[in-house]
This record gives sequence, structure tokens and C-alpha cells, in this order.
Amino acid sequence: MDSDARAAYFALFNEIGIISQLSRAKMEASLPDGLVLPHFSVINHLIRVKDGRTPLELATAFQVPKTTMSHTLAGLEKHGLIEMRPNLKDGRSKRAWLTEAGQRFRDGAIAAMGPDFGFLAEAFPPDRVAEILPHLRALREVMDRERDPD
Amino acid sequence: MDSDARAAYFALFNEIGIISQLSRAKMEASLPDGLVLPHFSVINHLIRVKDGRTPLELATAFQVPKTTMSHTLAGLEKHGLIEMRPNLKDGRSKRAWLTEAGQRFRDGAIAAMGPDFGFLAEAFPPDRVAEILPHLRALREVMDRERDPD
DNA sequence: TGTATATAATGCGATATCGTACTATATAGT
DNA sequence: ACTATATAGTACGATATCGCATTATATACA
Repeated sequence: MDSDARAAYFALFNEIGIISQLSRAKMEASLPDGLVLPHFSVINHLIRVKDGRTPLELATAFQVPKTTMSHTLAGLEKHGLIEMRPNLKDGRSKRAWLTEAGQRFRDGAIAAMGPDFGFLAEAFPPDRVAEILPHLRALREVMDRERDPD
Repeated sequence: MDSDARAAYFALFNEIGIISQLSRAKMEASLPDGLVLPHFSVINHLIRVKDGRTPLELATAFQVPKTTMSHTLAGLEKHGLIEMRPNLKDGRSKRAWLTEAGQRFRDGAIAAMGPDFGFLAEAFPPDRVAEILPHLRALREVMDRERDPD
């Protein structure tokens, strides 16, 4: 790989890293105290995909170490947003179920975040998102496969 | 903002967040123990831009709280990669200077990371990077301005 | 020049993130 | 069935990240 190519990847990941930070900070600003973005993301995932996921499935979906997901789930349970129950199919495992409070939390969070993204509507409109999103998905998938070639 | 638009932004930031995690993990894999990506990024910035930056300039450049940057700089100094000296122009301030070890560290890290990105050359080639990078830069700038409208 | 306000950096405490090691259960091969 | 290996989850410790409050210096302006 020549040094131009290397510089391009560095620049790409640099921008992505900073956008990630900024978007995270923005979203966390409208979450209740004690909850951070991964809490919201997991709840959102449990609704979008389906609850009853195992910790390991969630860790894989979010590409974080399983011990990190353990910690996040413990926080969600402490706040009464999910309930962990044993996995009947596998005695080693558990499953995460949304509580009613968890569902309400998600709706409230989305409503609260809406205005925070309003400024994007003009400066970076949805059609521009549509233009780059497929590339980002592709990049993510490439990196996923590299990390875990199953 | 309608719910389609909201979903588009969520999806965008979701992909960006995961790519950020994956790229960070990948790069950190080739850093010496005790050093994480922000350490490398700061050193790299000090070389690309110029050393003698103040902690606040660096915090702004990376969009992290200044207390985080303080911590990162302390780590770099502990490892002998930078040296903090008083800022002659402002008694409240300091400046970060690269040491020789810092310069060597950067070169070594870049060399070590090269192979880790090799897999991208085919699956996500530089011309594809070039295609999306301007959009990401624009998005970053929009978000920067929103955060701090100076 | 004196006083009020702004700014640069850090101290401290809370929590997040992650690696390593461990426990419990499942699965495979004999 | 028995043993070896693999897998799901957690305990624990180290460090990162961040918010809030504090200290020191600079700047504004009466």
C-alpha cells in the first residue's frame, strides 16, 4: 500500500472517529442522567430487531467485547428498562426482554433527539445521507468480515 | 423532521459509530501496551500540523473535553513521547513538544498499521474513499459549527 | 490601577470500556 | 457414559472518558 492510500484511510477513519464522537455527544445530551448512548442503542435494537436477544448476540451486533455488553445490560436492568431471564434453550445463556418502561424510554428518547438533528436537515439533507450510506454499510461489512470471517 | 429522515440519520450515525469502533480496535492492535488510539492520534497531529500546540488546541482539534486531553497528554508524557513546557505567550497555558522517541513512535506505528489495512485495498479501494471523504468532511464541519458556532 | 469577568489547565469522583481469568454448561469424540 | 474441548456469561482490575469544581493567569473596563 503506497503512502497516499495509507493517508486516505487515515483521513477516512479520522473523520469517522470525530463524527462518531460528535453524534454520540449530541444524542447523549437528550438522554436521562445515568444513561449513555449504548443504553439507548441496545433498547432501540431490541425493538427494531426483536427482544429476547442474548448478551452475546448483542455484543456481536454492536461489535463490542462481551464484558462491555454485560456492563451495559446490567445498567439497563438497574434502570428497569430490560429484564434478563434464563435462556430455556441453553443453560449457560440469558435473554434480554424489554419492560414497558423500556419501550416508553425508547419512544421518549427518539422524540427528544429529533430536534437535535434538525440542524442537519438543510446542511446535510437525507438525500446526501442516502448517497453515502451504502458505501459506509459496505465498509462496515468488509471490516466485520475481516474481524470475524465466519 | 419526518420519521424517514430521522431513521436515515440514525442509520448513518449507527454505521459511523461501529466503523469507528472497528477501526479503532484494529489500529490499537498494533500499538504498544499502554497506548491507545488517542495517543497515536495526538502524536500524529503534532507531526502533521506542528508541535508546540496547547492542550486546548488539541482538545478542540479532536473534539474531546479538555480534561480528556489533559489525561491523554499526561499519558504521552509519562511514556516520554512528548514534553510539556510552559507557554511563554500565556502563563496559564502550556505547549506540547515531541521528543525524539515521539517521532520514532509515530513512524513505527504507521509502519505497523500498514499491513492491518491491507485488506481494504481490494474490498474498499482508495477511489471509493475519495468518493465519500468529501461528504464526511462536510458532515463533520456542519456538526462542528453546530457545536461551537464561532 | 483596581476590580470583574473570561480563559487555560488540573483535581477529583463517577462511570464506561476492555483484557484476563474464572465458572458453569454444552458439545464432540471415544 | 466419559473425557476433552468449546462456549456463555461474569468477576475483577486497569485505564479511559467525562462532568463539575477549583486555581492561576489574562483581559476588559471603570
